[in-house]
Amino acid sequence: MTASIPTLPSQYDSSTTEAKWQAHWEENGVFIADPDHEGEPYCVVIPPPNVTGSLHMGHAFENALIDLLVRYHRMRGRNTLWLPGTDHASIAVQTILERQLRAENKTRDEIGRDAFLERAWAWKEESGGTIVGQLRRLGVSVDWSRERFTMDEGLSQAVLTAFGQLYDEGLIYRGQYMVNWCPASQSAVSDLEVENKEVDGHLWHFRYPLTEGGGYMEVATTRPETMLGDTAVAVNPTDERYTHLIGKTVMLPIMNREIPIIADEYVDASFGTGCVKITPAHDPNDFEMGKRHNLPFINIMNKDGSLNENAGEFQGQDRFEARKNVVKRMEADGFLVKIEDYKHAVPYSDRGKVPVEPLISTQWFVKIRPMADRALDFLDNHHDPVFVPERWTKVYRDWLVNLKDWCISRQLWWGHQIPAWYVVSETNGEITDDTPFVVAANDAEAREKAEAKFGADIQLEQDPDVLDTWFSSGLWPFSTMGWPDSTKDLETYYPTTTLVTGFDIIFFWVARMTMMAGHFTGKMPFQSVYIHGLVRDENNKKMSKSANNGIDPLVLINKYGTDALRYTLVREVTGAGQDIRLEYDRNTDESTSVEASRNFTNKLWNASRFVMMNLDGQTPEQLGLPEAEKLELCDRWILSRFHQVSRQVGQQLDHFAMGEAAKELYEFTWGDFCDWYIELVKSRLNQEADPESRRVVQQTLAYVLDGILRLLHPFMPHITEEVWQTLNQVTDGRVLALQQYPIADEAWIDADLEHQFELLFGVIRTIRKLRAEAGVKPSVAIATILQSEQASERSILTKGQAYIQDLAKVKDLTISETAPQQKMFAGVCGTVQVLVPLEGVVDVDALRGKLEKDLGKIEGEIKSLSGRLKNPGFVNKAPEDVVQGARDALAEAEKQAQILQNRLAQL
RNA sequence: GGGCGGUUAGCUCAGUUGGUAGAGCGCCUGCCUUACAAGCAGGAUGUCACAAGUUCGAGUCUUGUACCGCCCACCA
Repeated sequence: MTASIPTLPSQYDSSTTEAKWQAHWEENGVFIADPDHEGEPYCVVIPPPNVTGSLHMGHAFENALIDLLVRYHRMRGRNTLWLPGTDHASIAVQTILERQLRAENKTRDEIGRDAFLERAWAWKEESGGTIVGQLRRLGVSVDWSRERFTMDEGLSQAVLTAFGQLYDEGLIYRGQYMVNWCPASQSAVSDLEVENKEVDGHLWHFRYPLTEGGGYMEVATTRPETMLGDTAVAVNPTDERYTHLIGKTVMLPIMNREIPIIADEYVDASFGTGCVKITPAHDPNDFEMGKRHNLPFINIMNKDGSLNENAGEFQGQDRFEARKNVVKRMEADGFLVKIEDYKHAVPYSDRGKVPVEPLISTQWFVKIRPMADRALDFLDNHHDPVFVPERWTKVYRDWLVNLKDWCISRQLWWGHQIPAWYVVSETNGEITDDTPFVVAANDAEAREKAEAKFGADIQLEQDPDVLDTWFSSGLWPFSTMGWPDSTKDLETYYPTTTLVTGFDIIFFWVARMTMMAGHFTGKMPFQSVYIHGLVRDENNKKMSKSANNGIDPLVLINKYGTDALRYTLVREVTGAGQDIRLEYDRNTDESTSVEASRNFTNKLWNASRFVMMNLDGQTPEQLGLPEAEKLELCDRWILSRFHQVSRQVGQQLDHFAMGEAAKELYEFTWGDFCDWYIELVKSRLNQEADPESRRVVQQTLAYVLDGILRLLHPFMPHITEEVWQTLNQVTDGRVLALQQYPIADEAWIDADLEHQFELLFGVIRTIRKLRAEAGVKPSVAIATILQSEQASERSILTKGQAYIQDLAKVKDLTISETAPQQKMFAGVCGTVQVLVPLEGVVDVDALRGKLEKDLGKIEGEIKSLSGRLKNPGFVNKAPEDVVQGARDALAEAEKQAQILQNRLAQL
């Protein structure tokens, strides 16, 4: 067979190459998991992106990290599954849809639930499609055959089962409590969806007149409008200023309601006047106090944040409008004492971006303590799951410890409708707080259950509300694998191996998954949780929609390629869990850091081209491994380096040190392989070169390049696949993605040899430096004398003399024990004196300056080292090898100084 | 009010168990040396935020301070 030489185009085209392999992997089902596959299972479920539009840089970062881990373990032979999917994101999507409706001058009530949901599903199809397309462009090695959506049939079934079971166990209850009400989305939200913002507000001081005997109680508030719903004034029971008033009453201004003065430990006598107005229906503390003291709960607010009929003349006004008007009226009536500027925290709705209103309403809750305690038990007694970096364990734990019941009902339409049916015929066709209900998986079952209790002649209505999104995402690691059915996937891949996610989502999602999984599966859903930081913009600002400072991953992918972007993001994560900053120029859409990675892909590309041009059409397999005894020094050196790097990269990836591994591979590929090895062997690749030596080089080049491609594949999957396919001239459908990851062969690692090469490289650099300083043209070969008193060094130099001649462009190389006494350019590398005789061109003054500068440096070093060695504390207490190291360094420095002094003396 | 990160070259960041500071980008000089100018060779650059302590020795450990950032928190 005539060998056709495989070639690569001179320019790497990321876009066609990436698309080609993405399609190839998918069409050939390369990443489809098989529970019967050999190997220990390795499983990751994707943190499902919200179907709220498109992916952002954070997704690119997260999925680059996951794909790196997944591809690495797959190549290590694990039975791998990465399960993809998306999340319905109830509030977020509903907010988008309602904004669209508003633009059309419509409301959701006008179009009705069915039409609204139709639009929602259409949106989901579009956005979900976009996201899935973007994930494909990131080149993620997911199993698309197992793609899930939190509202698909299977997952909905899981939600029903989970809800039903929790209800039956008494862990879900319905009741009237104070919740965080978001007037913008007109829904309850959980504590987590509330964000406290520090605002410059005011503290209004009011006077409430005592009903008897004249005089006033002075109270202060940050929300004056709530006074309309006051039903008491409270003082601390030990506050002597007021003890005589406890049990008396004040007349609430405006409303002219007589309300009691009560005593409660909660009140801090040292704050303000020590009197607190109590609005049980509109403040969480007052709510508790109201229950303790049996106070009336007067709700003054509508669901949209306007005041209701209990607010008298202020009815119909928006809460902030009413605030102004109440103050005005209080002032007019002479009850306003003063207004202070006051900085305080105001709870804002995460989604609605407006202040939440504490409101009493009937909602569904999960009784959280049993589930949280179970998760805590796993953590405390089994160290499960393991957080990386470890410090997040405490964050996770503290939150579980302080967790309160979880409000899971949302007054929205997009989401899992609560599987509770009210027997409305019992309460005049309406759903009230007292309407009896049944929890069931569907209409039929509900009817059956209800009829058993209330007879056949009943009317049922399903709860209109939906569940908090996180209720279904909490089931994600097992619902996606078929739970509640027992499936082969569950049996094989559950619990999953690692969860990779951001710290911002530990409470929302990670903790919910551990609680749900602990409860329903009796296991923690993953062994480890790798927490990454945020991707920040070029100004170190958090990227957000509102700040409009997002950097679109696709822009950078189009410009530099997916591999380059991914590599940039990964190599930045050295400090695990730290936020990373992405360089970006908004005018040109350029990123210097991604460009650096793109340059690296290009370097790899061209090095591969060079190697392939010199293999005479043979593949690594055809060439085989070189025979050990035929290897030359530099061949052994690169093989030693290769195995050393393979070992380190493997260890780093096993410990989530992805950034360090990326850097290690960068240095090895660019530095050791391209800058040194390829340059060292170029002369042996000539057609005139010794055929046997040439073949050994071909074998070594092919072997190491093949290994580099494997090592780099999880980091840069597309370019490595492309090159590997070409290098190996694949025709049988093999893919690099399924090849074995290099495992270090310790026998090849030769620290002594690597050390020898450091000396050779040092000498080469010194000669190059002298040439540059002397202004010798790169094309001109020069004579060079290397002098060392140490036989061992001379031996190394002799063995490497061809390398020195090649890479330093030296024509006459002399290696000697003594140095000739004449004017020459001189430099020192270790204890090797490097001499370049260039009598004609030597600029004596420049040379003297240079030598004096070098000498100055060395003398500083000698001073520091000898000072240390004269210190008895150091010599007596420091470990022997450290002391010896200092002695060696001093000897070398003294030797260098002596050489330089000699040279100076000769000028 | 509690807790957690960070502060190292002009910029972005590394720095393993304490042994005397590094990489990329940028900058300066010289090179189109037939893999690569998205490249090659060479060069310059640091009171490691500040202070005290432990130690023979601190970027690294301890304590405190300052500044930046994040998380949690029911004082009206």
